Amino acid sequence: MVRTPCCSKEGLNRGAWTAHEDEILRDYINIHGEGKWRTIPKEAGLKRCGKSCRLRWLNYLKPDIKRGNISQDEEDLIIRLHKLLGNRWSLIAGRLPGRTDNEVKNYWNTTLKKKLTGDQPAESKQSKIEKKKKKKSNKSTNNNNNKTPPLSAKSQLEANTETPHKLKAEATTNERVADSKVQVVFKCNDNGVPIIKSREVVYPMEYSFGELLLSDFPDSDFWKICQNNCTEDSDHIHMTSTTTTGPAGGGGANSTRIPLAQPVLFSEDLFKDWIRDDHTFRNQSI
DNA sequence: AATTCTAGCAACCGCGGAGCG
DNA sequence: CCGCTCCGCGGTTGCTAGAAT
Repeated sequence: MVRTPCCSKEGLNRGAWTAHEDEILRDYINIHGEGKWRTIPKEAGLKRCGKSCRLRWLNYLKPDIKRGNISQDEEDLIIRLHKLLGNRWSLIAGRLPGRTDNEVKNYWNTTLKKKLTGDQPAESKQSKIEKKKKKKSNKSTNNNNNKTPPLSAKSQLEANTETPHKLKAEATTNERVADSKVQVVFKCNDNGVPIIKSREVVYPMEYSFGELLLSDFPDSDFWKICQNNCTEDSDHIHMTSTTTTGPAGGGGANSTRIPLAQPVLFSEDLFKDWIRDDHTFRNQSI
C-alpha cells in the first residue's frame, strides 16, 4: 500500500522559514492553539506543510524554548540520560526544560559524541573527510543515473534478520549492564496503590552510573512495568514475574512477596530484560 | 583575497503508533 | 478487525558561517 504524502508538495515553500512566516504561524497558534497541524497551513494562509509547521513551532517558536548555551549541568544530564536511554531524544529532551529533541540530538551529534569518543580513529577527521567525499561521489553518481538510493541506517538494520529495535537494545545491554544491580524501595500511597518510593542503580563506575538515580526517570517504562506487576496487601507487595526458565517448565507466572519499604535488588538479567523492552521479568532473582 | 573545508544547526523524510469511524 | 488519518519520533540532508589553506 502506498502511503499518502503528508500534504501536497505543489506550491509549498521549503527550506528556511522567513520572519513573516514565523509571525503568521505564531499568531495563528496563539489564537487557536496547537494541534490539527494539517489544517493550520490552510487556515493560517501558510504555504507550508503541516509537519513543517509543527516542527517550526515545537523547535523554534514555542515561547518557553531555551536556545543555545547548553549549561554544564544540562550537558552532564544529556550524557547520563543517553547512557541509559540511547537515542530516545524526545525522552531525553523531556528531562531538560525548554530544550527540544532536535536541539538535544544536534548537540549530541555535533558536540558530545566527539567529546566522548575523543580522538578515536573511527570518528577521526580523516574518516569524516572520506565520508564526505563518498557522499559527494554517491550524489553525483545518483545524478548521472537513477541508481537506487543508499539504504538508511534503519533500512540496513531491517535488512538483518532481527528487528532494529532488538538489535539496538541488545547492543545497549552488552555495553552497559554487566554486573549492575537495580535497587527499588516499594511503598503504598494513601489509596493503597503500590508506588515506587525510591530507586537507585548501582553500576560499575567505569560507566559513570554510580551517580545516576533512576528516580530521574519517573515515566520510564521500567517503573511502569514495576507498578503494573505489583499488587499489595497490608504489609507486602506482591511482585508478579513471568518466567521463561524454572522448575515448572518455563512460561509461568511467579509471585514474590516483598515486605514494604524494603530495598529490592533486581538482578542484572532483570534489568537486561527491561532494556530489551519485551516487558517480561525473566530469570528474576530478588 | 579567493577558494575549499568543516561544523553546527534547521529542516525534511519516512516510519510507526494511536485514535477513530 | 480493518483501514485511514494524524501526530510524533529518529535519522538524514542540505545550507551557511567561519576557519583553514
